[in-house]
Amino acid sequence: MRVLKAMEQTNFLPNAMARNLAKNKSYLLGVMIPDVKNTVLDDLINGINHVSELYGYNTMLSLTSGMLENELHYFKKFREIQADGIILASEYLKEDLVENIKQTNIPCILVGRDRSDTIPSVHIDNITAAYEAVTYLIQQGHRKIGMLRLRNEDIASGYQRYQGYAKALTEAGITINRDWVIECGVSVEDGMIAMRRICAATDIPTAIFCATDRIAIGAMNYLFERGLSVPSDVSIYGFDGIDMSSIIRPKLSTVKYSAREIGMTAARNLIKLIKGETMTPRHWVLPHYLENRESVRLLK
Amino acid sequence: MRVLKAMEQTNFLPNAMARNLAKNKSYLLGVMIPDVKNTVLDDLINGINHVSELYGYNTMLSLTSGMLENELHYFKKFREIQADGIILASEYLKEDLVENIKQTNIPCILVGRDRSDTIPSVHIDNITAAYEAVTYLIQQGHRKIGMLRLRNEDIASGYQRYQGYAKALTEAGITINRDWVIECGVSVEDGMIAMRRICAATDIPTAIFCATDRIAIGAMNYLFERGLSVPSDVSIYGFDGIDMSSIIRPKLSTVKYSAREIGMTAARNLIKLIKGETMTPRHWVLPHYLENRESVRLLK
DNA sequence: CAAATCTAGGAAAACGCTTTCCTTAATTTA
DNA sequence: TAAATTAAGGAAAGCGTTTTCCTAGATTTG
Repeated sequence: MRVLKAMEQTNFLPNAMARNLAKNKSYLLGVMIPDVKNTVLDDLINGINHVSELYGYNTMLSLTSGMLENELHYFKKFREIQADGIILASEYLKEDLVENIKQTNIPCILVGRDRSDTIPSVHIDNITAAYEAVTYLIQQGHRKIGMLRLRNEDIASGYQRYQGYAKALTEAGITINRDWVIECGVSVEDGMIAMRRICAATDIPTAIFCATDRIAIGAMNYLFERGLSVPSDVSIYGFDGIDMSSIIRPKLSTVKYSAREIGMTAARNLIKLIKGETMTPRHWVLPHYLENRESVRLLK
Repeated sequence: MRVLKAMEQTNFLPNAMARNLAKNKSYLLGVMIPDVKNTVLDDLINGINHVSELYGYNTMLSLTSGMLENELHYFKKFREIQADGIILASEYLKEDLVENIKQTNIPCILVGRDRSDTIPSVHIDNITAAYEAVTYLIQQGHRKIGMLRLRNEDIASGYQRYQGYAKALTEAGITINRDWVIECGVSVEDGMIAMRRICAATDIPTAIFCATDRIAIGAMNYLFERGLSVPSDVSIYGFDGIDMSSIIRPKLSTVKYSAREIGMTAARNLIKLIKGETMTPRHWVLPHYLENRESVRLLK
């Protein structure tokens, strides 16, 4: 008792390593994301950090570049360092990792996608969101609608956004023109390249739905360089609602949602899981909405 | 010996906490940055992570919002968790923290700024860079040159960039017009607001040097909304060379440097320090260069 | 072949805490 | 006041490693 007092008065700092070893608890949350740079993930991190800090947890960030080998590597590292739980933003989610997770049964939450099985998750409804965006395009009178989709079908959100696109077209009785759906990387430059491919065709679409805002910005950029105008010549629809989307001209119409909220929800529930509480629902799907701005034209 | 073999064959994972306690070494690098979102810091993180991974270190990222109390808080946390070293990107660097660092003599590297005393650092020469940019503006025929500078003089890089601006003007025999140097936050919106203040004057400058690209983008955005054209009506010069600077139209002229390189250099040298090797030089100043693009007009 | 050298493996101590157990002192109860 | 209950502080064990030290056996040397 008075020993404790004395400790406080001296500037005594407990050794967290020793404490964690004794308590068999690390107060560490592992966070795996593909990259800090390219997407909406900075908001995600912000959200995660915010609530983990609130609950006295530390976070350890690992950048996987989306590669399975890195994911496996860091998963092992997190276990070595006795992380209490893991938040996993994995676009490509290979069975190897899933197996690892199931076997070790370390608390783990999937973020940005859903496997609708044993691994809990928090994400948005990409299919519906994309469906709504493309339906909006159709309502504005567009029928020649292309898509700049993500390259790999393994990328869950990318594929789901394509599914939503396809569903909207199909429902409207429009057949998909294969020349207008282009696979594309995640950078702005990739968007430019993909847009060029679309423009190479004789018949070009009046509207393009893009899998991400960065791609959309790249596409707009290419159109500008080519002397085509958005939205007069081509309408563009983005996805993610990054802050640049409202800065560029014309302002980009896009699907918005809060990555920060996703991060906060994930961290909150991961900590629940760690404490042995139950997480309900096991799969959170957070809201999205259409932010319709200037990059889409009404076709009479 | 054969016990070790057996351990390897079973999928045995050593407990890093126990190892670290025994070895009195954590293989953890603490990283403090103001924010992931707002600047060039994502590249920094990338660089740091890259080399720390190379050397078998883990990094722990803390977001300080640039606030002293948070910096102090995380500094303490890093010590508790026995971090082997700390990389500190602190814009406002208060004496409190400096004292802490000196007293604990935990290996620590300052990033993005310089205190030219006991704490080693890696950064760029902000004064010279700003001087060169503004001199370029002058060479292009501008004499009415404003600046959107950062709000707080405590922000080292911000203040240094202002110093460079002032030096260039003074050398050219131009007196600084107080109405044209506006203090400004770090977001794109802040840039818009600051630009509006400049435009409120009767006489507006022909060129604006901005402390960061984000501010510059905000300024351009405001000018666009106001129906003024860049660079015909106002020339804009940015700082940082973020990727968006080459995407927006007109392409932004800006001071470029590699934040990733800064991060890598910092991590490399921190690890040296940890190993007890000497760091030479104690203060690295990394290169910058002018990326002159479209946002500056030649005044006849 | 005996003595000296080397080697491998086991035992024990240490890292700095938490937790459990025990002793002694303080407080309460009849 | 003696017995019973409570409180508080000290001692010891344990967490899973590394490191140091020691012993018994194998190998080399004269």
